[in-house]
Amino acid sequence: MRPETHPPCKNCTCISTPFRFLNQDELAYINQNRLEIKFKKGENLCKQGTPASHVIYLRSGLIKIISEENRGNLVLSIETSGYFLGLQVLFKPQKLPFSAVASEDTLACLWDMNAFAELIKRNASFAAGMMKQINDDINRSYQRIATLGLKHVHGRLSDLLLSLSVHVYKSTKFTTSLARKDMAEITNMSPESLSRVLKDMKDEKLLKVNGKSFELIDIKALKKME
Amino acid sequence: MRPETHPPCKNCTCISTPFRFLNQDELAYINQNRLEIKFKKGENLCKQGTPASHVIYLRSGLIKIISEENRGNLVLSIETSGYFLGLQVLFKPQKLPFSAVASEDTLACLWDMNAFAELIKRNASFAAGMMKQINDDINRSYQRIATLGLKHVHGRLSDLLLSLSVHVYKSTKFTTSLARKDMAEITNMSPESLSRVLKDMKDEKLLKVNGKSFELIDIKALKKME
DNA sequence: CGCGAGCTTGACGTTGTTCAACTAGAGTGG
DNA sequence: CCACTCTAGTTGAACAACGTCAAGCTCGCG
Repeated sequence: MRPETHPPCKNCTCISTPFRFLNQDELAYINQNRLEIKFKKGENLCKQGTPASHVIYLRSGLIKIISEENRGNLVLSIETSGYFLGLQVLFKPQKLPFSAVASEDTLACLWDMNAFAELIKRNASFAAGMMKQINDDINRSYQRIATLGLKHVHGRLSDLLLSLSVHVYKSTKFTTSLARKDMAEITNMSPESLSRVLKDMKDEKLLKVNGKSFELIDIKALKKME
Repeated sequence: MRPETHPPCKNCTCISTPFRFLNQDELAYINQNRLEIKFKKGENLCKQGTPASHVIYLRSGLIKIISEENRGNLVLSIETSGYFLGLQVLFKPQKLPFSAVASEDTLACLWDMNAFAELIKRNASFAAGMMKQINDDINRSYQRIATLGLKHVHGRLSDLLLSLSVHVYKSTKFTTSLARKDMAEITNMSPESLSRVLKDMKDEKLLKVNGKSFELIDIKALKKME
């Protein structure tokens, strides 16, 4: 990872986020405690077991948040531009309970976590805005628990493809940087199963696949998959 | 459910929570917007699909937060005294994405959600304290995703029993009000599997079971179950 | 004493994993 | 430019884990 030149917070596009509640002084304060870093594909943005040091805002790219356990790794969520990584551990001084890894080259702003927490304790509107962000996280994570618990491989893969289409690539036709192994980890199945399920869906003409290029055809059917 | 007589917020035991950051005026304000309700076992505290109206603090009892989907219900988490229900949807005016049901008779305080949100926007320390509560939620829900995704039935049941022992009943020996069916839903397995796994654990002398009374014997082995 | 709900047990089927073999494509070096 | 290798992806067969279905058990309660 390497530092970049960058505009200060007050001129940044992420000003559309809860940062809009900050006044000039507060913006200057948080800007002083900011780094801009480019993570290359495969690099860790943070590592499970280490203390949390920064809140990380994703300006572009794609990351996965993973839980590293004895039995193997599991992807908790995938996130793209506009995401604040690390809010989950604000005011919890313990070691990070997850790692984050760049799945594509990713451009990010890092703020010192203590400075960030300080602002939250000073500016309640900012705090409320950040709380909304966290609440997005928790609701998506509830959704994920339900998906993992209730759906079979076909449904889980449908969910992933739809989510990539809607939230990440914003088109029914997209080329992903995710490997089959990544997609298998996200959907919690073996790469072999993933391959077979993808073939099933191709045979049933629900989508077209060519390597890492996808085109979702029968969205309705995909949404109904269990 | 029926209203109870109760002490005002400023004299309440839950003053040990982020409420300690509120001044007398703020305490009076939130107390005006408070109800105390007793939910009987089986009653809904809130219902998926309806708008969220209150933040609910559990004073005693046991509840399950569930996701109701076409394929069936899945327990997202179980919670006991000290829990704030509804923080997850603060500043998100949509319909509730989950239901909550009392698994035991449960005594709770309900605050009007708008009043609660108002306080958060006024008092940043209070906001930060509530953020910490939400962060507990999200981290436990990450933990749950990992458990559901990576562990087999034996590991999932171990996790539940340990969690009941440590967080709910605070003893290695406890009698639960949960039916086998409840425990099966929480651990995402069939009641039949639950029964079999419990028998395995009994045979291996990891615990003693007698109806709804449990005694955990070999905690170390239970923690290592996969 | 008999009934019924909740729980347990056994037999069997389904789902998905594992392991191993095979294939296709992307570098690499002669 | 062609072998050579390496990795990612696919396919098939055997196997394990778990759910389903049906039957039996137990215990509290009328």
